[in-house]
Amino acid sequence: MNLAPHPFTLRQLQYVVAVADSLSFRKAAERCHVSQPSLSAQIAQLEGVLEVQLFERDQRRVLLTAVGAQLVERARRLLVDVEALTEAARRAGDPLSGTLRLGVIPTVSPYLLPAVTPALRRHFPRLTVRWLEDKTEVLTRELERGGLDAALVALEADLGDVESAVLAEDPFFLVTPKDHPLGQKKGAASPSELRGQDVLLLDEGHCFREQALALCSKARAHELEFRATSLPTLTQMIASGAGVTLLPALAVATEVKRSELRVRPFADPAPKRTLALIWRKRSPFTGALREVAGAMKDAWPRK
Amino acid sequence: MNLAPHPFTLRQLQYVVAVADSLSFRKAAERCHVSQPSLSAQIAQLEGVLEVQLFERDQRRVLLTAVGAQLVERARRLLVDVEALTEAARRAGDPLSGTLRLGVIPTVSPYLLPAVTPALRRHFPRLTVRWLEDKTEVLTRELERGGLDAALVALEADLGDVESAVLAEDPFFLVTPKDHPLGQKKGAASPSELRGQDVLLLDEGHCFREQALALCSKARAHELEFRATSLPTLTQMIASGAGVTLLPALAVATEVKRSELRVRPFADPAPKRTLALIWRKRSPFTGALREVAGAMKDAWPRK
DNA sequence: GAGGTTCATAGCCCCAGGCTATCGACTCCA
DNA sequence: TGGAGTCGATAGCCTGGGGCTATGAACCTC
Repeated sequence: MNLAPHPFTLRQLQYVVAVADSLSFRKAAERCHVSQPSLSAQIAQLEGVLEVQLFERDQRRVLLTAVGAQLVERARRLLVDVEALTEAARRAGDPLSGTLRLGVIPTVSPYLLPAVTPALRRHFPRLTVRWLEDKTEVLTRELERGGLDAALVALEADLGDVESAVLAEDPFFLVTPKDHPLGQKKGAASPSELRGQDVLLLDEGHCFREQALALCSKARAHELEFRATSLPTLTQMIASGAGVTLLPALAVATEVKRSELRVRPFADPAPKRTLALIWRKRSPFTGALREVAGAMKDAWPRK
Repeated sequence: MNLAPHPFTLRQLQYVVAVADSLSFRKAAERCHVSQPSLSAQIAQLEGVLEVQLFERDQRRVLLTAVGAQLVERARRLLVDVEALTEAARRAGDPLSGTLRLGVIPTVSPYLLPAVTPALRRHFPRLTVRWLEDKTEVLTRELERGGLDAALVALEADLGDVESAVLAEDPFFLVTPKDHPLGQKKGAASPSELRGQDVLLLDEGHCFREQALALCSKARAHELEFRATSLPTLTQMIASGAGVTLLPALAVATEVKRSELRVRPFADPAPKRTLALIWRKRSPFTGALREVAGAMKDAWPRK
């Protein structure tokens, strides 16, 4: 890309087009809302820098030269493009229109999006959301890089210096096979029950794994060697007797439809994660994102 | 076409592109050869008029917003177009390149172009000539309108206020069937020989017809009722005994190859036409056209 | 030849956009 | 922990480009 300052002005092009249209400097000046000398000067200057005579003129008439005609055509198209650019930018200026690039973690995405997507469409009809599902670390990196405008993550993870709006508390549940000793117990569960148990957790990198793992190691539970790649497979494996696990409330309704599983809440203070929308401080979308977060909160799936 | 002054500058677009490339105001300013505050100000101003934040910036980093990225893409293409326009105009600025729109009358065109066209191509390799063949009246009108840059006509016709460069004198010849009384005479012809003769002339509107007609009516010749639409058909008709006619020297070599015709020059002062290149006074091509005329003169077919 | 065109020229004025200097925030390193 | 270095933003000044009015020169019309 050439860096040298451009030798002419958009306004000069406008003047040229106006003169070509009316074949009169006077009329063209009038239509451009400038004085005729100003317009003359600009045309002359353009002809000067291009070293081309665009119009052939004497006291009574103005004619387009062949070069002039060619340049006018190009100028016309160019001005239309400029117009389009302006318009596009202006319309995109409304932050609740255009495209918002949102990240979301995999332990939230499948349970939340079915409820939230239509709500957003309803609230912000001019807004298009592009979702990126990935683990927190990737999301925060993309956010930092500017590849994302915001992300939906758990505040308990390591997020760096961001602004956030809390969407919901998401308490954890103890999930066991129905015939498992822990599944037999009545009432709320306590973390201490996990002591010595075989616990199945998610793969590395999931923030939910980190939280669950913290709980388990405090309770001296025993993590199984193999790990699940997603909550559906995790649930599946528990159902087939692999051990016990934790599930966030958000996932419970969807995952635990089969009667072989027993789901018990934890006694207060229940372990939980805090789901929030986060974005860069100084993001130009701060205002819009607060609104979006509000809409998400309202649309949050109630258990 | 919108007449309102454009809200931004090509330079501002350049700045935006430069910042987007380097993701640094400082470096962008350097590459644009301006101070960083000047560049900052221009960017801020552009963001102001568009009511859009293009870059997200703090003290250590600069990020493109989604809107910004979109605008930068458009701006890039636009700047390329501007570059192309400049280049096209500059190259067209060399009057001996690009396209020259030339008119030529029908009684010249078929005899001259075969010789002149290659010569022009040789002399001015960057020049493309677009020929328009028509009668003088049409050509002068087009010249006046600006549809033609120059025309090759006979100066004896009514041409209006133009500048010209004479290319050649084109004397007239008396053409008769070989067995015609006038074809039997020896030596140069005299207009007075035409008295009472049946003369065949071209159709209305040809300047050559007007000249020949003037000669004939002065000599009290008798014009035949039917008229030829071109010099080839005219010659053809004379050969088949329709009467006598005049031909300009330029046409003689081509048209009179058959032995049934006798061609006699006129005694001094021989009637003639003066062929010249004409163009509008104040034409931007005046210089180039003189050169073109020179080349045409040199390439003129010698009898 | 007077009056009304047209575009060009002259001369004035003002602000847009340039500059330097500096601030304020942050990073990095000793 | 403090000092040096980097970043973009701000402040304040200066200049020239592009605006204006008034006028000139050439041409048309009546």
